[in-house]
Amino acid sequence: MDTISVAAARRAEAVGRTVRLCGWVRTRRDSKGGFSFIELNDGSCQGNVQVVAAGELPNYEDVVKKLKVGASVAVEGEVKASPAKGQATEVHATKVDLLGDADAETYPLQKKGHTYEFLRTIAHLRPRTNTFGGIARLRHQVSMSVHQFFDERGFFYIHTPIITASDCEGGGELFRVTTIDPDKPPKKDGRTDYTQDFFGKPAYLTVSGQLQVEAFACSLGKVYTFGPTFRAENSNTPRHLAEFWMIEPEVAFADLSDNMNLAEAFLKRIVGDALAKCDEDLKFFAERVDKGLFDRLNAITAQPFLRVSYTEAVDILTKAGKTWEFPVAWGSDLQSEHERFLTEQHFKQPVILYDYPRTLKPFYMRVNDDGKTVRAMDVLVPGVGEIIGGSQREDRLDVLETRMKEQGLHPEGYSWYADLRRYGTVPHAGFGLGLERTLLFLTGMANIRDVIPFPRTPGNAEY
RNA sequence: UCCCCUGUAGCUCAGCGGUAGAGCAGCCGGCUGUUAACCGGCGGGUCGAAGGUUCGAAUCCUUCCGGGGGAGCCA
Repeated sequence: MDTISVAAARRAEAVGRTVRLCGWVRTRRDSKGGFSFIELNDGSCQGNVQVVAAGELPNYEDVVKKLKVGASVAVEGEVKASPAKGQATEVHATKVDLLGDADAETYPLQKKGHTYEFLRTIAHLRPRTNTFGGIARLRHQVSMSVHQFFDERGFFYIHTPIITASDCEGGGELFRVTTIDPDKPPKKDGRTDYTQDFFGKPAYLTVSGQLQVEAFACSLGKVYTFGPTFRAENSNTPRHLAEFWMIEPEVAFADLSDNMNLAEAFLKRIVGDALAKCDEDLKFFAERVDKGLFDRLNAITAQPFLRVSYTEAVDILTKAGKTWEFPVAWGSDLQSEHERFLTEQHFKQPVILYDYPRTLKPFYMRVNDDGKTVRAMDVLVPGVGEIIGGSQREDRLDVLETRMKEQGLHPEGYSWYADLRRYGTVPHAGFGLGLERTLLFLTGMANIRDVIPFPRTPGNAEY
């Protein structure tokens, strides 16, 4: 007898097969006719399979009629076409084994809906719900799409380090990595002596693999990194995590226009794959979470992204006739309200903003000929705002070093990075995409803590 | 980190100076294939914590802790 998944058992092709199924009870309904319906889910898909358990089963009264939500069972039986509405198939059980009971008095999940806030307090059990099972499957699909997209285009997957001594952006809050005993640190001249630390100097969790992946772009041509990144910012918002996953491609011999083309194709591929392969889960999110989900996703694949320069965007915003909480002026950064207005109200579609003032962007972005702007780009999408940030990199050694000093960085700390310009420098470009922000966009979920298995945020590192 | 809102039964909430309530879940019973099944009954809470005001505090005040929304920063 084959053991098959719930997903397989729900397909019409399974009718006639005698199979074994294992999963968790979502609900049990006892019929007036002296038998029971068990909704079984094993996480393989959004839907449940309906198991019909006859009153004649030897353990019907003792076990079947006492099955609780959350109990794990193994079922053997024949898959048949369902005579009733609601499902294509059902399994007529010849055997129902209870694997693990779930005490109904204490099991926190009910048949009814729960708030996301409550489910966050039981993060180890929430993947058993429709919503979080669907998010996990979508997260998997997006990850696979990332690798397939780049592999098909000849990119190499580079494993950049998690522990690093360089601080990519020159600012930002970092998590320190140390083996020094915090209660009795070694001292030198009154300060902690990091020469005695594990790495012989201060080390941190990475905030980005960009600098290291650039080294591989400048040798293998087309590369990407995809891994966890860490920010110790004390930001409590529905869009920030202390630990999140980021995808960062980097391409040699590419300029900002190539970079925009890549970013657009990449987003279209991810959304297109999700639409094609996660239809059942997306329908669930469209029904329960975000009514406008399919319109929003289809808008990604349907048309080219608009490309608007920062200067044009500032012009649009100043002429919009709106009162902004933060004033709009050339040279100041665009705020959330401005980005959301552009993509959600003015253009009503994804838009790529580019050529930002040099004072607003990090040292590694290539300075344009006007001297005032850099070849930066941000991809804005309705519902989320900024989802991708990237740039063409500064490939001229002298300009790079000038920009480092401009931003108060010590070029000595980046000598290996400067070497990429010192020896055989090439134009190159890349971007970063936050996996969780992509999932917010794909599912319509409102809080980033609900699209990662175990969220890490200020004051919260449970599980 | 700042501003606003909020914390009452396992869950979702009502009560907002006079001594604790509903729906759902749970338990028991009923019901000729059910679809968040339905119908009847029962049990369940030191009202986030600590102080304070008051004859009396879930209710008013203070502080702290948790949660949510917005902002900053960003992905």
